[in-house]
Amino acid sequence: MNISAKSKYAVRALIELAQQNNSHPVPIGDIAAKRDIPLQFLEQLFSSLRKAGILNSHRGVRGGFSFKKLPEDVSVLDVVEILDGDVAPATCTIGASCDKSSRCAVRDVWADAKSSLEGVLAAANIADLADREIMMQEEVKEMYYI
Amino acid sequence: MNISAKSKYAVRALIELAQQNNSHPVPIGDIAAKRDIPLQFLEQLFSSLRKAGILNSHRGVRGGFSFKKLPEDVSVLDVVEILDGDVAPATCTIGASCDKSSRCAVRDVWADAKSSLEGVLAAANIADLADREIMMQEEVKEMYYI
DNA sequence: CCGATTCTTGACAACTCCTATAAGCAAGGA
DNA sequence: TCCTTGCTTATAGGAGTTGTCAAGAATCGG
Repeated sequence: MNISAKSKYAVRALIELAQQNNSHPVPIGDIAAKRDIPLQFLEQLFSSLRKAGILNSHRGVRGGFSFKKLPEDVSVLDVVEILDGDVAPATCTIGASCDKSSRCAVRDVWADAKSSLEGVLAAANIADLADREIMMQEEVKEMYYI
Repeated sequence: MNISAKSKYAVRALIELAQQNNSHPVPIGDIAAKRDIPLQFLEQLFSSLRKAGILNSHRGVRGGFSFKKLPEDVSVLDVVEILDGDVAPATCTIGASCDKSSRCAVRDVWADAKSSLEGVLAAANIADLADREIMMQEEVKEMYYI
């Protein structure tokens, strides 16, 4: 399974939401505009994230989305798995020979690759990324001042 | 970029070729039949592997393919990169905000994921996999004898 | 209650990529 | 010359991704 644009959009949107965390909901339109993400596409993604228990939503005037889980408890892996499914590079259902001949040595390689990928993605959480993004932007500002 | 069926077919085919290494070329039809891979599809894959310098080919009667590089010098990463391209989960050309706003914190995550994946795939070579497959099959045979 | 705002949902269309097939050509050996 | 085998290109079907459209439901302020 691939890491698609869905996950990339969603992570960026969640970072934006984490940075705007003013204790009141943020309309999805604001996030879409600020991060240049197709609005109605992002609606689908946030809907999935809400069903998965990561976000809260409130309808009506001054409604919007807010975090249900703490941003530091939401990893990139969570987002990817919700939107793109399992990150396994190979669901080992390739051919008949993989089914009948007991064991396939290559399967272990794909399994290792999966574990390794999961480890990296699980280590990155939204709160950290939001902080790091701000730090990066401040570095750039300083460069201009000097 | 995803790890597609192409790479999986190719790795299995290379393992088969390594196991049949009788110093003379092996016809691609034999490999396709033994590993249950569509013949004309495998032809395309082996053609790419030949151009990449991994295989040698000989046409005509008693022709076929043989390794140009040693099987132990061919990693799974080599095969995947030849057939599927870069294993990067994200070519960071997503949206305008990634281009204009200097640096994107998420990009580091995708970069880490890529390195990690490359490490795992580079550690696995065809010769090892061929040996391990044979060992696995012998284990199964022993189980039946007991 | 009314209307504006915002999320909710389902359908669907355009597009790209993957997988596989077809057909004909090239080369080498008997 | 003929058969075997690899080589190349074109193409088609299918699946998945990406994005859009449209109607609807909930909530809030007035």
